Amino acid sequence: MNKTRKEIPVNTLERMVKYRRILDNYAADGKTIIYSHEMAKLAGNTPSQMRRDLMSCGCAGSTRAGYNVQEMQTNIKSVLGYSETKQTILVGVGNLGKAILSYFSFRVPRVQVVAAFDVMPHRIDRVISGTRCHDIKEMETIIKEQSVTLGIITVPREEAQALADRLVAAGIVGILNFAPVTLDLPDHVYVENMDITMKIEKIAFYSGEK
Amino acid sequence: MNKTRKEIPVNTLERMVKYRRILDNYAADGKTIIYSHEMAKLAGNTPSQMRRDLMSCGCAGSTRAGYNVQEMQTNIKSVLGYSETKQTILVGVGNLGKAILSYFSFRVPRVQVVAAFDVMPHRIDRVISGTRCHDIKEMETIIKEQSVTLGIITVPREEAQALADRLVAAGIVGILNFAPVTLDLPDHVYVENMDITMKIEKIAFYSGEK
DNA sequence: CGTGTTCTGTGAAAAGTTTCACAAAATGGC
DNA sequence: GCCATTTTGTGAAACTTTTCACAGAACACG
Ligand SMILES: NC(=O)c1ccc[n+]([C@@H]2O[C@H](COP(=O)([O-])OP(=O)(O)OC[C@H]3O[C@@H](n4cnc5c(N)ncnc54)[C@H](O)[C@@H]3O)[C@@H](O)[C@H]2O)c1
Ligand SMILES: NC(=O)c1ccc[n+]([C@@H]2O[C@H](COP(=O)([O-])OP(=O)(O)OC[C@H]3O[C@@H](n4cnc5c(N)ncnc54)[C@H](O)[C@@H]3O)[C@@H](O)[C@H]2O)c1
Repeated sequence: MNKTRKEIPVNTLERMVKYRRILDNYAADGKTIIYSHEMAKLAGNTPSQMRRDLMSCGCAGSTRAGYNVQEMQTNIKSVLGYSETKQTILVGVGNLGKAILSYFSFRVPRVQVVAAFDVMPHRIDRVISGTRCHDIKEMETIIKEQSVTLGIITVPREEAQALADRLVAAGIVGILNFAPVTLDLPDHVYVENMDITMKIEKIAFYSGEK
Repeated sequence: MNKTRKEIPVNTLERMVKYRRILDNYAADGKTIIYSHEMAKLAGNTPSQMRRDLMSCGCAGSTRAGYNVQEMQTNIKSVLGYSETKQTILVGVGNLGKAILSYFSFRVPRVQVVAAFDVMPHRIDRVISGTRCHDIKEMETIIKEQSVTLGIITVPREEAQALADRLVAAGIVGILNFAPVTLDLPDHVYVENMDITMKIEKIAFYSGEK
């Protein structure tokens, strides 16, 4: 889209989200400047990588005086696109869906979960952490009415692909998928999978080595 | 540790977990061979990458006849270390903790969640999806008695670092952390973070571009 | 039995990411 | 005002991962 976007390495972008969080906490303590090595400590990486990443988002520090916290916050939020909030829905208000609703309601400023959906009558019309769960039949209507562009999938594995197709047909262009399947979707849809199994098996593999 | 391990690229290892899942489903349909392009379709990547990955785990296909499913399953499980199960605990039986307990109880064969812990009296001594929640005071004892090596952290952000220190002191060497903080721990402990915020912001960033 | 087709295996190139190492800038102490 | 010290910014090297492209193996079919 804009020029800056294209140039930011994917890995840097991922870390940027972490940096935002770190700076928000850091600023809350009244601190106004920070050195690359201090920030690296907080982020669990190296000063060198910090400086590179900061360059990518247009943050300039000054020698000896480090980086200005507020300027960094502004730059990072601008790079991440904080001027625009994205309307989001969550489908599948089971164990995981409920947990995520409770989390998002107060944690992710840039992404707004406007509605949730389920098939089970006993879930429908309940409000979980501020988000109403609707009948899945109303999904397409609400997506259109509220200009929803992102979807979070927390339905059982077997239902995920069919649901994803429906989301895409309704205009969704970004999906966070918690079901353990590879979704097969058109190229214009951006998908990320949250694979808890993968992470825990990775830990099982690498832990106890060093 | 052993020779094979060192040589497997990290990204390949991550995908291996996915391949195991795919093959389990594929084999359940009675299929016994698969081509790299078929498997790539199921995994959402390229035939070329599939073949590379398969090489890393010692799977040899044969020209024209593709790969033997059973052999691949055996090899992948052996690479991932399925001969040995790891004892695991989960700390913080809140919304997310409960969701994860219900998931792990039947999904991840190689990792066994043997106990959960919480501070709140009303959580303690309840059994969630087959796993008992104990008083956090008993944690160190149970870790030792059951030879627990991995820990899953689902406590509030503020509690995470102190808890992680306690886990490490008790002998835990691998941690899956859901709290949105960078844990500062000794080098011998392998940590992975599950960052939902990061994923959703990444989607917000990249979606609607292509 | 030979020919065309469809696969795998893999060197080598390309692309992406991290780390190194050091010049240049800024600061504080003297 | 000058020197020692600390910190940034960045080319270039090192490393990692993905993709390309094609030789060679295996099979089907005539
Ligand atoms: N629980 C976890 O920690 C965890 C972790 C990783 C992945 N997952 C995956 O997340 C998904 C949900 O897990 P869960 O534990 O919350 O399961 P769950 O059974 O508690 O919840 C699933 C919910 O989806 C609803 N649902 C089913 N079909 C639907 C449809 N077509 N449209 C709308 N809603 C529908 C159900 O009514 C239910 O409320 C599963 O795919 C699971 O594999 C869960
Ligand atoms: N809910 C989500 O989808 C989600 C997503 C990403 C990250 N997280 C993170 O996961 C963590 C848990 O989230 P949640 O929504 O389940 O919160 P929650 O408040 O529902 O659960 C936290 C649980 O931890 C327990 N606890 C607190 N201090 C403890 C201690 N010292 N020892 C043992 N137990 C303790 C509490 O009693 C409670 O049961 C938080 O750090 C949150 O930021 C949650």
